[in-house]
Amino acid sequence: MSRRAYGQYCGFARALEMVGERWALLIVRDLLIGPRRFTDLRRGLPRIPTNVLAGRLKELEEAGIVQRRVLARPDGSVVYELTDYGSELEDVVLRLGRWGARSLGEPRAGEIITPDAIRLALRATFDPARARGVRASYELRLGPVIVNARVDDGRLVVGGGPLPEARLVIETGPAIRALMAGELSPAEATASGAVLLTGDPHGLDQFVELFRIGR
Amino acid sequence: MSRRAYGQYCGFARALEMVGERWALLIVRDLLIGPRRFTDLRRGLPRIPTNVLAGRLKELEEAGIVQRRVLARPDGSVVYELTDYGSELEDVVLRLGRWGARSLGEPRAGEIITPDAIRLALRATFDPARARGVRASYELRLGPVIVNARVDDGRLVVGGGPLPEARLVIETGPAIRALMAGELSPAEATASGAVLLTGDPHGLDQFVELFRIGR
DNA sequence: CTGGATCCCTCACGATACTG
DNA sequence: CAGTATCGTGAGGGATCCAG
Repeated sequence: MSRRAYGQYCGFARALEMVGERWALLIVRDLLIGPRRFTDLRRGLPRIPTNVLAGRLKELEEAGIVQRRVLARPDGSVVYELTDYGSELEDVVLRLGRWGARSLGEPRAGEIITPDAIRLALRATFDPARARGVRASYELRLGPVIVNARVDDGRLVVGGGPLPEARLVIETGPAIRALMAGELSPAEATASGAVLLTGDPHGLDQFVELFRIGR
Repeated sequence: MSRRAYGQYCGFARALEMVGERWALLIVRDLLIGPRRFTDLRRGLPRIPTNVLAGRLKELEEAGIVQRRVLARPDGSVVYELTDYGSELEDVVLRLGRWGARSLGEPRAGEIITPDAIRLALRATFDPARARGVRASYELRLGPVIVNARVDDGRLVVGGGPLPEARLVIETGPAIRALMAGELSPAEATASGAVLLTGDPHGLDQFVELFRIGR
């Protein structure tokens, strides 16, 4: 019996054997945003050793969770993307992310924020029910990381980079967590300078309605 | 920065830091069934080293997922149980279990089946919508493991051990997976002797309607 | 008997250098 | 860009031991 095997005939144990190894689900997290090249994944997971990344990708591929695809010429580069089976982890990842966000607290020394993590967090915290009949668009800037979100009647599309036509630009830092957790009111956040808004000054109230942690 | 930290300010990464270590979620799986003593957990996870079990329990306790409780005299023994926060992992565990069950295949050499794993699997595969208006009770025997399930109008209660008043006793082995996955029909299963029924011979059809893997 | 602690050994992971 | 090669370290595997 292999070292990593748990020795139980159990669907849950089998799941952990497939995606329970260190870094595996973080790779899946980034691939949930879209296909990524090896180097993209490295950028999104700066602390992963490259041999571990290579190993995980191979294992995930063997398990039918990830597929390797060589792009058409002339670039001919390689991308990794989730299979249908792998994509079915989305709900688990979003739920675990919501659950873990409640223990986030303040950032620890050296912790970084990546675009893919933010994009996933927006999807995880989005409340479709509260977005009924709502149209909104945001550009979110967390230090050097810029992502955008468009909300249209219960649907959410999250993208990377700026969104020139966004109705509201939210420029902030880790205070975003307290804001989304309801520990910090939009009014306090803007008054203290923890959040800088460009656009509709009341747009932030709607934002925290649509995207919330653990309430 | 600690070795296990992923270095990302991300709810999902934080979740993995709390429950992503080897064995951690399997401990949670068993505790989802109910409070367990150290020795109960060992029995349910026969391959876990005791130092790892002790370490995980301590970490889970520090993370606010598990609490240690000393029972009243005279036994004065210790039980571990999930906190409310830990219990909120139930949905994630059930979903991951359903997802992994689709890759179960046939049992590998040496793989065991534990009562807690079966009880969780029944909860994971139960379809409340199909159980509307249904009353049923089962005793399920998988080798030496005996569990029971009572279904009452969309609700499910799973217990350990025999259920004398069960309407149907299902005695089988790993064929249960193919049965619940729809790869083996109840008729075939009984005809081949892969499943032995005591009670209503058509009860198995209802069972596979109520508990199903990946369809 | 329960609830661990201690030991040793091995291998997976971490860090980094290097290559087609 | 997309990995492979190398090497050190520490967590996990496994057995044993011990206190209450």
